[in-house]
Amino acid sequence: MKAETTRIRVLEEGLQTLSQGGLAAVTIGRLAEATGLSKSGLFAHFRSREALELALLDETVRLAWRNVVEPAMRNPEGLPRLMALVGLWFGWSSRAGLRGGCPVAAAMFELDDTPGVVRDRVAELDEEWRQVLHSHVRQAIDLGHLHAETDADQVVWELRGIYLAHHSTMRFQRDPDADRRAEVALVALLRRCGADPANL
Amino acid sequence: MKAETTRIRVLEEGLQTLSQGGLAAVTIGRLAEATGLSKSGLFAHFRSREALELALLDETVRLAWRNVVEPAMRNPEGLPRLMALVGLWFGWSSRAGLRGGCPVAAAMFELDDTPGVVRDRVAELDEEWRQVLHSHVRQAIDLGHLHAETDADQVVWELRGIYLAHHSTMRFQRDPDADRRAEVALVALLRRCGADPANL
DNA sequence: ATTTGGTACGAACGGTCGTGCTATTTTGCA
DNA sequence: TGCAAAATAGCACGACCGTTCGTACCAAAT
Repeated sequence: MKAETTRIRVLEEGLQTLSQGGLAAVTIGRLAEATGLSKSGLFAHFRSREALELALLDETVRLAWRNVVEPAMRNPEGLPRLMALVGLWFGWSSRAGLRGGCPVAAAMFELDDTPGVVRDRVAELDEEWRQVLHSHVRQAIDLGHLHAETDADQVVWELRGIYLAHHSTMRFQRDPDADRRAEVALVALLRRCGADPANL
Repeated sequence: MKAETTRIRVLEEGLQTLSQGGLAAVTIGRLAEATGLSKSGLFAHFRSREALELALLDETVRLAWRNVVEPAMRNPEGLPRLMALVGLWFGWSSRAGLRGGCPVAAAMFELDDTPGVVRDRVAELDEEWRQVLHSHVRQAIDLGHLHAETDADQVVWELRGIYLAHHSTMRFQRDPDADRRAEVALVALLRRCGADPANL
C-alpha cells in the first residue's frame, strides 16, 4: 500500500508542526503544501481535522515511548530506573528529533478550557503517563530505595512541576541552564524521600 | 472621552477570552460581537491585532499587580511576605475574576516557537516576574529567614515549577487537590532552604 | 477482461480572519 | 445651540480555514 508511506510522511511532518506551533498550527492546507500533496488528497487520509489531530497524538505517544520509556527499561529496577526515566523524559522532544517542544505539554495548556474529544485524549495520555511515573516511584519505595512513608502521588506531582519548569526554561527562555536546575531540583526531591545520596 | 470607557470594556471582555482560549482565541470579530461593536469600530481602537494583544498583556499585568503583588505587600518583609506573595500567586487568575487560567502562562506555551513582538513582551513580563520573586527570596535570606547559602535563582526556578504544576492540575485536570500538593511542595522547598518550620 | 477500491487531484463551497476605505452617528466644547 | 472632532458603522478586499464533490489513475480481485 502506497497509502501507509504517505500517511507516515504526513504524520512526521505534522509532528514537527505540532511540536513547534501547537495543535492550532497544524492546518490541512499547510500540511498538504509541506508534504507536496493537495489539500483534498491529504484530507482523504484522515477524513476530518479532528481525526488528524488524534492521529498526531498517537504518533507522539509512539515516539515518546521509543525515546523515553524503552531505553529507561534497560536500567535496573527501582531508583536507577526511575532516574533514567526522568532523565530521558526531561527534554525528550529535542532528542527525539522534534524541532519544537513536547506536544502533549503544549496541548495541555492550549486546550485547558476547550472541551472535546481531542482534549479528552490528551487528558488520557497525561493520566497514563502519570501512572507510568507512579509505578516506578512505587517500585523504588518497595525496593527500599525511597523510604516507606513517601507519598508517591506527591512525588509524581512535583516531578511534573520540574518537567514543566524545564520545558518553559528551555523552550521559551532558551536557557540551557534548565538542565542543571532540573537536576538540582530532582536530587533535592529524591533526597527528601530518603534516596541514598551516593546514588544521585 | 467615550473611547476610554469602550476600550476598557473591550479589554475586560478580551481578557476573559485570552484567559480561556489563549491569544489565538482573541479575534477581532468575536471580540466585537461580544462587546456589541462592529469589527471596524473595535479595530479603530487598536489599529492592529498585534497592538490589541499587547494591550491585553498590559491589562493582565495591571490585574495581576492589583491582585497579587499589592496585597502581598501588606505582610511583613522576608519570609512572611514571600509566602503571602506565592500564596496569592498560585491560582490568582480565578480570584481575579478570570474564567480561564493565567494568560501569561498560557502565552508562554503558545508562543514558545513563534518569534515576534508579542513573544518578546511575554518574555519581558516573565523576566520581570522572576525578578520580583527573586528580590523577595533575597530579602528573606538577608533577614536570616532562609539560610545564607540559599540559591535564590534556584528557588525562583522551582517556585515556577510548582506554579506550572498547580496551573495544569487545576485547569486541565480540574483537580482541586492542586492547592494541597502545591502547599506540600512549597513547604518542602522552604524547609530545605532553612525556613523555621514554625512559620510554615 | 472487467470490476472494484484505494489514492490523489482541482475546483468550489461557506465561513472567518485581519485590515483598509468611506460614511454616519455621537460627543464635547465654543 | 451649532459645529468640529471623535467614535463607530458599513462595506469590500484578499487570504486562509475545513470540507465536499466529481474525476482520474492504477493496482488488485473477480
